[in-house]
This record gives sequence, C-alpha cells and structure tokens, in this order.
Amino acid sequence: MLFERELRDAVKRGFSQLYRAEVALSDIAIQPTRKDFEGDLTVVVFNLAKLAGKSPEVIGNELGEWLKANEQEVSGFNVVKGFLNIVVQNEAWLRIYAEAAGDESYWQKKADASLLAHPVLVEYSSPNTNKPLHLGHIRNNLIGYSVAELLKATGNPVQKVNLINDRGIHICKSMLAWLKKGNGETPESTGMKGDHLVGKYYVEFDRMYKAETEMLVAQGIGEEEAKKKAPLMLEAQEMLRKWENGDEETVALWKKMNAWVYAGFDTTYRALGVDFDTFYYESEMYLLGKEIVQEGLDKKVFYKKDDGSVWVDLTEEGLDEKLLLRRDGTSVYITQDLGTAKKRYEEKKFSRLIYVVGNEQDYHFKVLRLILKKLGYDWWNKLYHLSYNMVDLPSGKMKSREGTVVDADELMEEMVEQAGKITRELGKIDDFTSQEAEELYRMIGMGALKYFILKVDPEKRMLFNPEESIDFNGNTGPFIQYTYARIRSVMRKADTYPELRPGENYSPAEYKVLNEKERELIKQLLKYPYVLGEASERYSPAMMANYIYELARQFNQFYHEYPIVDPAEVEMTRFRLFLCQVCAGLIRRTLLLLGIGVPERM
RNA sequence: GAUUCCGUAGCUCAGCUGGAUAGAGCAUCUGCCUUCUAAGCAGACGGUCAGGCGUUCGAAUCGCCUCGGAAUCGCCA
Repeated sequence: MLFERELRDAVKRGFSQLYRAEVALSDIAIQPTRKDFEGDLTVVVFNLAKLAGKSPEVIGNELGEWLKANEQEVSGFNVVKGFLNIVVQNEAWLRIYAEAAGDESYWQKKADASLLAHPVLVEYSSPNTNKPLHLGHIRNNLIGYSVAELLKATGNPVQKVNLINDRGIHICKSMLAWLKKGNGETPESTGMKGDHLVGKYYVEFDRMYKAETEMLVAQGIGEEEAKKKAPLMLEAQEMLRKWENGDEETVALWKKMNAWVYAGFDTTYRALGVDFDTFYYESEMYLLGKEIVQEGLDKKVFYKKDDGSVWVDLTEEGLDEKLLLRRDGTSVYITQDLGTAKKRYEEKKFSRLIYVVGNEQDYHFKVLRLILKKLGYDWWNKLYHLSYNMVDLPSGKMKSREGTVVDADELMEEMVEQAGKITRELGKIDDFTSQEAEELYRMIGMGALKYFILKVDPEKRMLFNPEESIDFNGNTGPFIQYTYARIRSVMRKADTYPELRPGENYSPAEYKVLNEKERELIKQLLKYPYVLGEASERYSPAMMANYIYELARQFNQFYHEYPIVDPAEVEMTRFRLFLCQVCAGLIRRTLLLLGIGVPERM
C-alpha cells in the first residue's frame, strides 16, 4: 500500500538507531489504521517490543517520536494497546494524489516483466453444443472475460480462447432425438433460438431413454444393464461411430444442428458482452494426443495392459492409475487435453495457460499437469486451472437433462426487464428516445447480473434464488453505475460555470483545507493500482468489485455531506470537481474490467 | 471407503502473508428529498466466525480431531 514501504524502511532505521538492533523488514507489520482510531497507517509493535526488550507501549511512543522527528511526511502519532498509529500529513497525500492524477501510468500497474514476452492464454466458456447456456456458464464466461481484462490491464498480452466441445455422445443424443421426434423442425420453422431447439431434443432424448430403461427394468433386467442395453443408447453409440467414420448423412446432420447452436451462442455471447480471439473445435482436436501416448510409451512413463489399453501410474503421487487410450485405440478426454496443450505451447509459447473450468474437474487438471511433468515438459507448471465453484439453486444443483436450470438467455432478459421497470418507476429519463432507454435498461440489467456474479470469489460456491430477483440497491452494480451517473450530473452542472472548472493544468496539490471525507476518498483512489495488481495476480475480479464498491460508498457519503459546485468558493469547487473527475474515471475503468458499462444518466 | 474443497448476522457475501471492539448489503424498525440524481445518506436491531483441543503476547485466519455440506476417485466429457 501507499507509504507502506517507506514507513517500513523508516521503522527499520528508527529501530536500529534507537535500540542498536536490527529488525527484518518482513518482521515489521504495517496495516491500514482502523476507522475508529486516528491515523493512516498502523505499525504493530508487539514483536518489535519483544526484540527490544521493552513494553509495546514504550516502544510505540519512542518509535512514534522518532518517526515524527525524522520523517517529514509523518505529522503525528498515537499509541493504543500496542498499536502505533501514524498520521501522514495532508500535504503528502495531496502531493502524491496530484502526481498520480496527472500520470496515466500510475493507474496501470505493470506485471512482472518476465511474463510479458509471451501471451497468456485464457480459455473459458468451452460449451457443449447439445444445449443452451445456463447460469453456471454465465459465471464461467464472466470470470473468464474479466480475468482476461485484468491481465490486459496489467500489461499482459492476452488471448481469449474458446474450446468448443462439438462432438461426442451427448451431441448424438440430441441428433437422434431430433431425427425421431423432430418432424424436420428448424429454428426458422419454430422461431426458437437454435441452441434452445437442440437442447429441447437433448431433454427429449433423456425422457425417451428413461422410459426405455424403465420398461426393461420392468421386464426384470437389472438397472445397470438396462441403461447399457437400451436400444436408444445403442443407437446413439452407433451414430457416434458413424460420425467418427465420416458417414456423410450423419456428418451433414451434425453440421446442420451445430450451425443452429452456433447462431444461438453467438446471440448469447453478444448479450453477455464476452468475446474470443480464437475458437477451437474438439472435432478438430480430438485426435491430437495420440502421438503423446506413443511418446509416453517410449519414455516408459506410460504402460500398455494386455488388452491393449494404455495407462499412466500416478499412485506414487498419491493419485490413481489413469487410462489414456481405450483398448479399441480411441482416446479419452485427458489424452486430447494433453495433445491440445502441447500443440498450443508449440504454437504460442504461452507464458501461462489459464483454464477457466468448474471445480468438478480439479482432479482432471491435477492429473494433466502431472502427466506433462512426468513426460519432461518443463512448461507443465505454466498451466493453471482457474477453478470456480458451482452456482446452486435453493433446490440444489442445476441439471440440464432434467431441465432444472436457470437459462442464460431468459435470465438476462428478465434482468433487463426488471431494470426497465425500476427505471420507468423512477421516471428520471422520460426524455430518452426508446432506443436510448433500451440501451440503458440493458446496461443496468446486465450490470446488476454481472456484479452479482463477479463480486463473489470464484472459489466460493454461490447461491442464486430465482424467487428473489437480483437487487438493484445496496452493494450492487446499479449502485456503482448510479454513483457514476451522479458524478456526471454534477459535472454537467459545472459546465454552466466555466470559470469554476479545473483547467488542463490544474493541480490539487496546493489545496489547503482537506476534510476527512476527501482525505479518505483520496486514499481509496490511490490504492487502485495495488488492488489491480493483486486482483490480477490472484485472478480475482471479486477484489476489483469490492474495491470499487467501497469507493462508490465513500463518494456517496462525501456527496451527501458537502456541496461540490459553489460559485462563491472557486478553489474548493475546482478541487472537488477534479476529485469527481478522478472518481468517475476510476469507476468507469474498474467496471469496464468487470465487463460493466457506465451510463451518463440513470 | 479415499482424496480435495467448504461451514462468518435470519438471507447473500467481504475479511490480504495471524493483530485492536469480526465488516457490508438485503430483510425489519427510525429519521432525511423547495439546494449538484433518494437506484442515495444517517441511525437501530442482528454474531459462541459449525464445535472442541492445540500453537502464539495475540487465531475467523495456522495445526489436529469431531460434526455438517459439496465435488472427485469412469475404457463420460
């Protein structure tokens, strides 16, 4: 944090002068001072007291005196129960604030230079093409998009990639059900979005399949066997074989239905505001990795069983044996992933490859990294599984097959509708054209949804209750958007007093009468690059969300307590307008990292 | 069964490498719009940080145990 390093150094020097003893920088704990005490930074003196052999109270006072005498920026201190609270003089805050405001580079914390030479790949979304996107996918997409933006903001070259799972038994299920029950339905003939139409037949397959297995069970066949022997399942498997053999009719159907799905996804992605630099298709990648199997066998990392299947033994690492090639010679998921990772590394030499994938695949990625390591690829540790937790409903987990999902398109539509309803009730934009109003509703509705998802740490499981719509008050996206609109409104008012505006060369450094709220606001503003740096390192959009909420909250307190535009107070008005400008800029900048837009009015 | 993750206010969530009296929002209750946007501000209420033991000057945070929940351990992806 700001001044933290300087203070730490100063404490070290002071300690050494006062007690003729050295203390490691890492042993000096500095934290922001709690709100209820006076001060900006707090030195925890317990361990220092121990080293010096005096009581915390005494050390605190002695160190405080020393700092005040020797450090220009320290204007005061107090000691409470072993905590040395340091007051940094206003001039120092203002000086740094003035410098930062005039220096674009201050707001762009740079990542470790060693990472900047090669791209960071962020793989996210990665949908199956047999069903539409649901709330779980929304979380994935929003996290992936935002993490990519965070990395960009810290200077990393980023490529967003989407690996579409466009082949496999699940796709065949939809295809088969459509053949049997579809009557030639198309998105055009039904007016349905393509992905929803295909999803309808995925659910339909499951319904028919369940009926079949139940019938078989009724005939006295065991459940497990019934599931395997059900004619529909056999048919789906046959279809997959046909597809793999390039059967024309099957491939044509597959292409047709996938095209429907892509058109649907395109609409959803656009509504979500996410994008990708590269799309990969599993149908083009699934054969990769076979040469890796051979390589592993040559290096004796893998072994072959009598039936011809290929395995890797990970028991030494505390895991199990893992299959890599079936006895019929076809590859499994992890084999493809090995091949895909290798190909990508050869092509891109990525500095990191971040997989945004749900935590149900923690084991999978552990194994993936381990196998690459065993094969001797030194880039194995550049793979990172950004594991996010499930979005649960009050009724429990979402299941596509059973239709207990919160559909992405529907949810977004509801959010926008809700935003429209609230906006109309408030009646502040009655002069907007209907198109302007629509855009605003979308911005607010999506802002609410995105903030709701992103403010929660990805690792934490979160609950969504469809009964209670997502809030627009309190700790929400619209609250922050509202703060921005409010600031813009003040600035518009200032336009009528050109002589009050801070000019191009305005510097806030000379302002003398900083009040408490302004001071807090400036401190919060200056934290930005530090928070950004950490959020980027930890892949945590939630940190940015929490940061900007706090800033908005503080701004609203300031706004409420003090007038901003006052023709009788030129210096004050300039200072405050400038502060508004910086706050608004930061809100905009931060929300953009979360994929959220800001309105001029709302 | 084994492994991993999780458990903070009625609800949804913050809480950085251990530091002061554990913070927000929602909900409930009270105030504040003839002054720059009330999607706001101020206040009240609400906690055995699942429980226990330990390490420490100090534990929501670290370790062990118990209870509760979830995920994974497929010739599915």
